[in-house]
Amino acid sequence: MKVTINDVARLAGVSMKTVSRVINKEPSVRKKTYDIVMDAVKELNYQPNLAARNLAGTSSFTVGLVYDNPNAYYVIDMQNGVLSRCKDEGYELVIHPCTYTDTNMKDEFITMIKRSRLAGLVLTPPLSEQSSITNLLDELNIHYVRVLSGRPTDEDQDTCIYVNDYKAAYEITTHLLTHGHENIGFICGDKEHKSTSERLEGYKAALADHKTHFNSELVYDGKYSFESGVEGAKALLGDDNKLAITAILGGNDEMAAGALFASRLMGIDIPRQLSITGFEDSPFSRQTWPKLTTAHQANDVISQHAARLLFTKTRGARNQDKDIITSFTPSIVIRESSGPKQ
Amino acid sequence: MKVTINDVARLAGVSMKTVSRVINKEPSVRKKTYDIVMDAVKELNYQPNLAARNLAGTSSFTVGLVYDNPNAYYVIDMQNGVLSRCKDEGYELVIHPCTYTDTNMKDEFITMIKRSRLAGLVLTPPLSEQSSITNLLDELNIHYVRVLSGRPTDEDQDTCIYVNDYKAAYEITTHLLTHGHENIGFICGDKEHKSTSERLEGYKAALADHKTHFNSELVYDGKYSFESGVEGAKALLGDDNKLAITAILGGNDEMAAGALFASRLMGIDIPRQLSITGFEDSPFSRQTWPKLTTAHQANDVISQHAARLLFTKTRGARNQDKDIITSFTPSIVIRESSGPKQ
DNA sequence: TAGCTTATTGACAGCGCTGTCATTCTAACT
DNA sequence: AGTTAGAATGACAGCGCTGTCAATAAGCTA
Repeated sequence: MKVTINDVARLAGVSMKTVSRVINKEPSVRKKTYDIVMDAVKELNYQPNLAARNLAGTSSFTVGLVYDNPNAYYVIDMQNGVLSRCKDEGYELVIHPCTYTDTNMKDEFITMIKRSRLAGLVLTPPLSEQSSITNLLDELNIHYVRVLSGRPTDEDQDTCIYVNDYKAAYEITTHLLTHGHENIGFICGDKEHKSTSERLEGYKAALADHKTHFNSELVYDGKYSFESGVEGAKALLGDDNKLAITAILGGNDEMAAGALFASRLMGIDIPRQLSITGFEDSPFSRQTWPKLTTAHQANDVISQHAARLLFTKTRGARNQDKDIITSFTPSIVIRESSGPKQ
Repeated sequence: MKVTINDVARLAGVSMKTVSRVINKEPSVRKKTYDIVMDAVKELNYQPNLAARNLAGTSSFTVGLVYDNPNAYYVIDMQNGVLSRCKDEGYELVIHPCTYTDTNMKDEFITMIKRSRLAGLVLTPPLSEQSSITNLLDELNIHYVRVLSGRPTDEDQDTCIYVNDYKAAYEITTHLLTHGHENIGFICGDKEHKSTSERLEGYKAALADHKTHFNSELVYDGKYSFESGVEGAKALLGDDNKLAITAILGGNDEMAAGALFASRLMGIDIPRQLSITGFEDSPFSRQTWPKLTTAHQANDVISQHAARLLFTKTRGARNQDKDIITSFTPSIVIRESSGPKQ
């Protein structure tokens, strides 16, 4: 039942250490030896014991995923992406949901690290935006990869995965503009989140490029929640729509769903009288009627690449993974909630 | 930086083994010794190394959470519940999302077990209902605790946590009946899920107890999805509501939200013309307008107790936890989507 | 107080693996 | 063939802890 490295070594007729070299893909193993060992590994269905590897080695086979995000869909996607990569590479994942406060964060991280030495952490927004956290991790000397909303920069190429919300918002706004909309409302998410400003900037840039005047009255400060989408639509469309809004860009699907809901209650026909778009392509966007035009954000793919980036960092020079994408731009998915201005 | 059991032993002036006894709460340690050791533990902020414990000991400090459930809210809640308990007890959690098929399941479990020996698994519905899985685990000799929809039985008290959907459905149906509703539609979830039949049984029992005729035409077979809630409402209320339905019981919040949405599209006033209720009290139920009356299911608490039950099993006789609840009944939360029959 | 039982503690091996360093083999040279 | 650099392999210690079993201390009886 329990197969150890020794069993494999015996079957392959080599030393334990050579088996170790093979499973760790270390250089200096003859092709023939490699094959013999791999055959033995397969025959015995050998799985290296993680506890032993973590204990014996200098590097660890455990990665952590840290998040402080109320969006269950997002979290699950991120988990699944990292997890799929971990499985492939023989790593184990420790998830760490938390509530960000400077004080407890440090202790929690330290406890986490002491209990199981970590290969590194994947940080997701909004935690990844906190410099106090990255400083702390630098201080504790822990590898990490950050998933961030933003435009890629030259620095940080090896520690950040960027989600180009700016560009996506630019494109979704352009989609509306080319359909003849001019007064486009924008419902913002939390001001503290980087994605909010990125999306807003993209919206503004699109307006500017299409010589459309930016009107700050058309921007509503929401909270990335369904409720705030409802409020936003009410605020923007109130007073008999005196702002003459014909389209609303929701900062995320949840708010767009709220806006859509509120609009329908007001008797507005979507998309004939009003186009509404979301952001993220979460299940929310498919649970409205009509379904939301949105920007598809492949969170599982993004987090897979985050994991890959982390692995290359921790493995040093050997086993480099060259195909890592460090910048993603959500792609527009046009559904029934948006259309030409009538 | 790195504190080991030896450092604690040295500071406390005892042997390594005595420290081990203290942190494992083994009997036969003098109170005074215990205190001295604990002081040293605290002074050094010692955290036992999980890899070493897992490697050296016969029991393991890793538990797995296995699920095949598309509901992100549910999964997150379950994770958080188990996780909070793991933290307290010094266990580590390995999450294992999967897609149930007889063939791959076995291999995946075996790989999982070989990589890191497990203290046990927490199984959630619908996987927990598959006897092929429990058989497999029995065969592999792995401890497990199942979270199940159902009424508690005498057997399985030590391996199952029951969620009494029957009773909750009974109560929610009674709520509608006492408000004067007689023709109450029911939108079922997946037929394969135990919760579906439990909820349907509860609905039927309530009707019977209130001397209301059960009409199978009022039952629609859905899929626990928003979409199927939409379809369900259309089917039940179609043809000018010839069935004279005044209330619809959704098998879960997602379907209830779909039904609510569809009803509004048909121009039906909720709750005046039609009461709609959900099940689970997921965020869905608060993202509709009006908000859904539903049955609150405390998934995080449920999964906490599942973890506790698993721990007592694996720890054998010592450290028994007597306050474990093995049966939960979701409690009705009355919101605005239901009201008296007009 | 001796003599016994039982409670408490410690010494030590070893869990399954990796890092270090020594050894052996290979191949490309004189 | 003899030499030698470098590639390929192996022997062995030890990661931090727990299980086993032996040693000691404490508590009890007569």
